[in-house]
Amino acid sequence: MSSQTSPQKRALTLRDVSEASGVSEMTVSRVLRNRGDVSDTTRQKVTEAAKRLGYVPNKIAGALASQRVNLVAVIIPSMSNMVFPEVMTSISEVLDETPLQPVIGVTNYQPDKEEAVLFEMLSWRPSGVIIAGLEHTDAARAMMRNADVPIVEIMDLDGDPIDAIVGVSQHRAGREMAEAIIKEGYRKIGFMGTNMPLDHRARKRFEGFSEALAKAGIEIADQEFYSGGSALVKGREMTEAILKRSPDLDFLYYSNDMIGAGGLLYCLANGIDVPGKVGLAGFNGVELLDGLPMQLATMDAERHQIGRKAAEIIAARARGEQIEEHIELTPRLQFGDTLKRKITT
Amino acid sequence: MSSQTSPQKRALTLRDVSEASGVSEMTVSRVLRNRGDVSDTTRQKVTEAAKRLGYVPNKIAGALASQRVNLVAVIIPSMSNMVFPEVMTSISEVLDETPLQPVIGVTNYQPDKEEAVLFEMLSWRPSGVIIAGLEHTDAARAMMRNADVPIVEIMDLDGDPIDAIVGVSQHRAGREMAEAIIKEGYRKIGFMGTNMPLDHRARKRFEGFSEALAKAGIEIADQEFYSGGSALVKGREMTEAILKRSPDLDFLYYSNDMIGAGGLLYCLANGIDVPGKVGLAGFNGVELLDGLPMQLATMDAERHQIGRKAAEIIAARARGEQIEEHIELTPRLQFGDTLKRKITT
DNA sequence: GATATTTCTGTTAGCGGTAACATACAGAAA
DNA sequence: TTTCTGTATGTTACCGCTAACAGAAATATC
Repeated sequence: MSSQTSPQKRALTLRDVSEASGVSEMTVSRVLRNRGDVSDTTRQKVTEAAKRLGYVPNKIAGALASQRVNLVAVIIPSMSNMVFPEVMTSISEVLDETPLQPVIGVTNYQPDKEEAVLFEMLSWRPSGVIIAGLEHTDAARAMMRNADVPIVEIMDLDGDPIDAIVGVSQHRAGREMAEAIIKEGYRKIGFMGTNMPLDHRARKRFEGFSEALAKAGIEIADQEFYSGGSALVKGREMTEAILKRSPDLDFLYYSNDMIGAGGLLYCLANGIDVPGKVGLAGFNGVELLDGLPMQLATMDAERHQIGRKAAEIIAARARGEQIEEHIELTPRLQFGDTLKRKITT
Repeated sequence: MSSQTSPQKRALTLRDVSEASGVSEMTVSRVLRNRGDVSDTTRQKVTEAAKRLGYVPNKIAGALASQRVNLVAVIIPSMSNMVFPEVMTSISEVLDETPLQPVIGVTNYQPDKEEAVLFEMLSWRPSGVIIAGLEHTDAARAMMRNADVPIVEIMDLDGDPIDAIVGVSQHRAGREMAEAIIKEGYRKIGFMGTNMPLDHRARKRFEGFSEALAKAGIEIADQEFYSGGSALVKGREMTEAILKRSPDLDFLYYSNDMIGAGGLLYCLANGIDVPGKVGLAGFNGVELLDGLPMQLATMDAERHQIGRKAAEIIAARARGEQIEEHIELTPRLQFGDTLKRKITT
């Protein structure tokens, strides 16, 4: 039995439940939302009727009337890069403890798509917006400023936030990696990364990286860029290409772990001594690395923390509380097995 | 300048745009939705005013009035398993060409969470529901039947659909893999998979697999199950364990590619002859495999097709059209380098 | 027993849009 | 000129729910 009924055409409304249980619509509404005082007997009658009819409240009407929407817009560049599903997972974990619910929008790294997605999202009047990055079109920025909801920009830290911000300094991450590499004695350094001018975080890491090298009087000796395709394959191919072209390289820095893993597998398969002849490092600290034959050096981008904190900021504001809203997280360098010149036992 | 204005408290409404442009709210509404005849002059006045004020329409009100919501609920078990983000990507690609927009809900493989997410989603009165799997609680099933929107169950095919369905027979996938393995002459077969009784698709593959073996008079010689953690690591660990325990195994079947990849890397690192001494196979056809030193045998689960077709069914129904709504896709067996007893040149 | 207080339930008026219909006015056809 | 047609705009009545207030019934207080 449960909520099965004869095929209806018109969707059920409060009125139907109201009639079925013999009380006013308002009382039904109160029972269903657990709001206000309702006697136990009425409460039971109503609950029973709602269940029997299979009533599903209409949040559209509810939201319009109450001017409250329990949705949080989360705007990310991509789903294929595991980093973002992971951030999403953390956001969901936090919001699961609240009445709020995340809604995902994907921009494919395109500023105008981002603007469109944002417009669409804001037109649902969400309780908050979590958006990746600090670079947006003027119009997008204006929309967010006018929207009068909490905006949390995540992942990045190098720039002016509109409102709240949680992230790591990509610039600094690049710099620190460069410093560690130099310190280990590597000097002929190659770089591999994506060909996406719109991946601002990768770009900033690269800038930080090359600036730190420059400060030590070192220049990037060779580089390769890719776009599209399987990152693991691309990492393999680029590594082969760059090592053929510049056999004297002693370090390879990859802008993400996936191509780094491809490079690592290439080196291992071809008997290249890692990290003796060539050192390797990636970025992101993806779980996948744990399963490789050798632990790739990387830098944890703290994406779980980022997701958590961002969601907590939105949740706090929704409750009318105020918490720290400008959070700098520190990426941790993990040396793994591929970033140490002299092998220490 | 663009849409910048002095800090407002009350959000803008049609009335504001109407007053700013000197026409009725209705006309503004028509301009903004591109509906009905409006003269070019008014159209321009309105567009200009809306932009200048930074007006963002309220879809909540719009949806309530028009009884139309351009959202499609997509309910998946997890975001960590790359399969689902990939399905999502395909769904988005198709819906991008329509006025529809996907909204994601994640169930963590929990039936009651699924029920809750579904209830929440349906209360927004979406234009359609795409949901993974055929196993749902009675209440969830009843809700979907009563909802009067297109429901597309995806991924799986073995069971009774509520409405439309797009997927592959997991049972058959398992069976065909078993048959291929037997045909290649392998006889002592080990199985590794997740420990999740609620991952019905993995379970069905396993059932199909062992039934086909049984038909050939073969029994699974040994098995290992895992839960949680990095799949790549688990694949490595389980492979080590199973081979230590049962050194005479000549084939390892993994319920997903990620643990399969871990197993492959283990074998390669330990000088185990693949596929001579031991053959390997996984399931899903994830892109990652292309980057490994050796191509793991697998079966493409057609998740891009699944996403596309499901989205197309919803889109067609939204337009009032009717297309094929019971779609069986055929997983293709890819032998790769790890499923052939006698190496052929 | 009269009045104050609490507990419960109902009534009214929107929330911000849109469907459907009504109206005004121009030019075309008769 | 009259009537018809089409284009361009406005008016009205909701969509389904909830905030805010009002009222009735039950209980407490003196």
